Amino acid sequence: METIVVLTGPTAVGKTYYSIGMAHALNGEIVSCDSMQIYRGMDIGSAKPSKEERKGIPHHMIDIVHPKESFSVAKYQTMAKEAIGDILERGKLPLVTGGTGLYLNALLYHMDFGPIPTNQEYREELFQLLEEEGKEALYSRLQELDPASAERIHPNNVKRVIRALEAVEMGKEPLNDFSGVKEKTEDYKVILMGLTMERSKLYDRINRRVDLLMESGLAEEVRGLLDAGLTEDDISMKGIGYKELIDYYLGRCDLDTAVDQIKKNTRHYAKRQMTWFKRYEDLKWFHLEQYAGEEEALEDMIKWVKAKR
RNA sequence: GCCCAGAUAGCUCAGUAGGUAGAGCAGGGGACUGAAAAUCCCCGUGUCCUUGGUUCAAUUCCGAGUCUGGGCA
Repeated sequence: METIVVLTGPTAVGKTYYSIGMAHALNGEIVSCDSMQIYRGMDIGSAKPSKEERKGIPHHMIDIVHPKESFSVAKYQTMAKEAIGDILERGKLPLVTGGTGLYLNALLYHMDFGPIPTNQEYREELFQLLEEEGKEALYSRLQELDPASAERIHPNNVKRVIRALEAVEMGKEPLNDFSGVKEKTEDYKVILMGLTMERSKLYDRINRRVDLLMESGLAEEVRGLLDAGLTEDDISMKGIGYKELIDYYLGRCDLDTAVDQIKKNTRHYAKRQMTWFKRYEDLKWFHLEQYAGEEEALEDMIKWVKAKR
């Protein structure tokens, strides 16, 4: 079985630097695992590595979708697996890097998303029901049609309730229960690594990075996307950094408030990511504050991968 | 110097007709099947500024002090 390396960790922890360093040392190519970097034109806010930062290392799964288009885990799974297969075929090491937990699961586990795509018309019908009769009505409909899913989903989690209802409507049978044991993928052997640091230090880094993104022109990027016809209803614009600046441009708050919100939401996001990663039992954590410098940490990571292969 | 207002959770404040107190935010924990940077769930003990007094009982009422705002000189 072929081997892939996964490097994950919360936002702003420094994944980019280490991924590129490892790719260099291990003859690898990077497969991004990030739900925002897939969008073209959303560069600053998603902290995409620049051409210079990439140092000639090929990056896959970046800039693959127009921000008006809809995307999904299922699509990610298919495309990322293709990219990985291609890299392996060329005799190089795939280095999956990013912090989108669900996308990572789609690669790490045997997750068959099945033949149930989205159904926009039915979703709209359900939104109609939601507006007219409230989320209780949605939920009781799910209890009736798919009691097992209703058991798993909280009534307030409208988005999931709608998706489950959609599955019943489209598939005429309920979604599988994945909540129990997850089988690891048989496609490849995975070396799973995570970067972390003390929470307060990570939060400091996040706050500083948001200021840096603003200096790099995040506000102008958002302005440009709005001018290009994107709106707050586009899913791509619900990313952190984008939605808050839209509030500013729509006059709902001043710029300082928007920036503070970006920082806060990024901190919350990092926390949620950590919750997700804690579930991976075989993940090797690298605590970055324990190293004298970046080079030393990078060396240790490379050593670890070489020992594992 | 005088007058007024305030002092309660990390922050902003509410409240107790006297029986040691609770919201929002921040923060923490968790969930996660086609929107996932999304969406959702759970978590609140702190010298109620200090000190005298009244009282069975004071964070609450009264007096003094300290600090912070604002006003007048």
